[in-house]
Amino acid sequence: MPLNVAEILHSCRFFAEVQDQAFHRLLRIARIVKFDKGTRIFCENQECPGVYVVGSGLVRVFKTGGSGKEHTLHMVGPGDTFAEVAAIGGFRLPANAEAVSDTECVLLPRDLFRQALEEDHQLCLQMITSFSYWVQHLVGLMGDVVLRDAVGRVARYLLNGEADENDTIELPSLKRHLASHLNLTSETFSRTLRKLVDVGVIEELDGSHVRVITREKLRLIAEGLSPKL
Amino acid sequence: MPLNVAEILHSCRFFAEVQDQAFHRLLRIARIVKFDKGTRIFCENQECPGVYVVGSGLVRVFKTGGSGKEHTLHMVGPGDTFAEVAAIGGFRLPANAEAVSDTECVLLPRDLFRQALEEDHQLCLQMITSFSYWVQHLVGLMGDVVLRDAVGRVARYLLNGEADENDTIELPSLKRHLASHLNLTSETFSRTLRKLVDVGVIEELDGSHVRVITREKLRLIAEGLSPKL
DNA sequence: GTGGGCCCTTGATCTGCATCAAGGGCCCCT
DNA sequence: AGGGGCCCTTGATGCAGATCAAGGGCCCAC
Repeated sequence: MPLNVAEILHSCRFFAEVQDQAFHRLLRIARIVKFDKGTRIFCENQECPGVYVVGSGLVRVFKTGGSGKEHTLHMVGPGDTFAEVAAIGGFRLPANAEAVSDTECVLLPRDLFRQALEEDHQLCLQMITSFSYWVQHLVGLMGDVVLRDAVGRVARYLLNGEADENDTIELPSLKRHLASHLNLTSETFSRTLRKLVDVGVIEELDGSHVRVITREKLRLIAEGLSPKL
Repeated sequence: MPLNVAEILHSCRFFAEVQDQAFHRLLRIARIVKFDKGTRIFCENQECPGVYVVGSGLVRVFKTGGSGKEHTLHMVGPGDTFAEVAAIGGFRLPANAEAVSDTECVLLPRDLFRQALEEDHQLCLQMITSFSYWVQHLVGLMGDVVLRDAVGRVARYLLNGEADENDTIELPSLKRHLASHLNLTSETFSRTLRKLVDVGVIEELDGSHVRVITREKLRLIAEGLSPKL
């Protein structure tokens, strides 16, 4: 039972508040695109086809470097957008995207979307919000990668991930992807998680669920204030 | 002979195209702020006072981490803006700023500026451009720091810096700051530059000027395709 | 049920860059 | 002209995390 365009757009906070006429204009230019698990959606340096809004599934946005190393910038799930920045800024795509699971997106073609933006002030304000989120995210990530050590980065990731009522955090499907997001190898990530378990600040419930036992200690570790592990 | 507000705003590409009424509104809310060389303009985590537009001087935007390590995100010169993102996004400042030399800025107070943004579509579009530039910059920086080694980062910096007709590039006043931008210590930066001189792809003219001899080789090195140095 | 992949873990070793330490150049201030 | 900072350079050493290597669990296809 596939989702329809309007549902997907409404599920995204940046389009949820766009009203009547402008919304219908978006509906008119939008089209649905689907990707099987594992397929590449686009590659770095290509022309940007437009703004993607995820309806279902999961997308990984990442950069690649020489010798095949990858760096995961962002995991994009239902209700989120990607490629907005290149679409609006009018430059080539700065990263790759691939479907982590079977994925359905709405694509708002670049030029038509830019027209819509020119003409609709509310939409414009929404996109600014989206962009400032991105900048904040990137500056934070940058700070993490550059200023913290491995334990610090993992600790901060755990603190920032949204936990349910039991302080349980769900890790991404592949730990390898999380590791590359934190600029670690999966080996180091594995070892680091173990250290945190050993000192008793977290426990592993199963392969993809971790429970935080002491948020306070974890915070100290994240800030590098805790004695070496 | 100090600059006046209108001159400074006009020197900034994001405000140069703002017209009559909206421009005068900006003029009304703007005020001039001055900082002596070496003084802190704001600190991470403070409330954002507003959007700064540099009129003269030079500002360094950087993050700090435990044990005093710094990471330079951006050098901001005349005609550029900083703190726009936090001002508009409405969150706390994600980084610090300091005056590298005596500096004069226009400050557009946050709340008044946001009002202006709400009401002026053209300004809004301009700010989106500014933001997409930032995102692009950060994604690029992120890729550099994470995916390239020391030589690669320095090489790419030299390739991207704007060169004059003799392929000469001016380095920032303090190499230390450049090093921290590239996530290197100044020692490693120094050694890396030397390596590039030794293999003959660049030459040092004086302490702060470097000439690129072979752009092609430099590009290979930046991409990590060149045999180890 | 069983075989083969993929993924994660754990151990052993290697290495790029940081850190520590020392010296030299340049500029400004007296 | 002399002296004291600051900055850059260069050398020696150390370490966090990468890389290499091996084993084990889980899931799916057959």
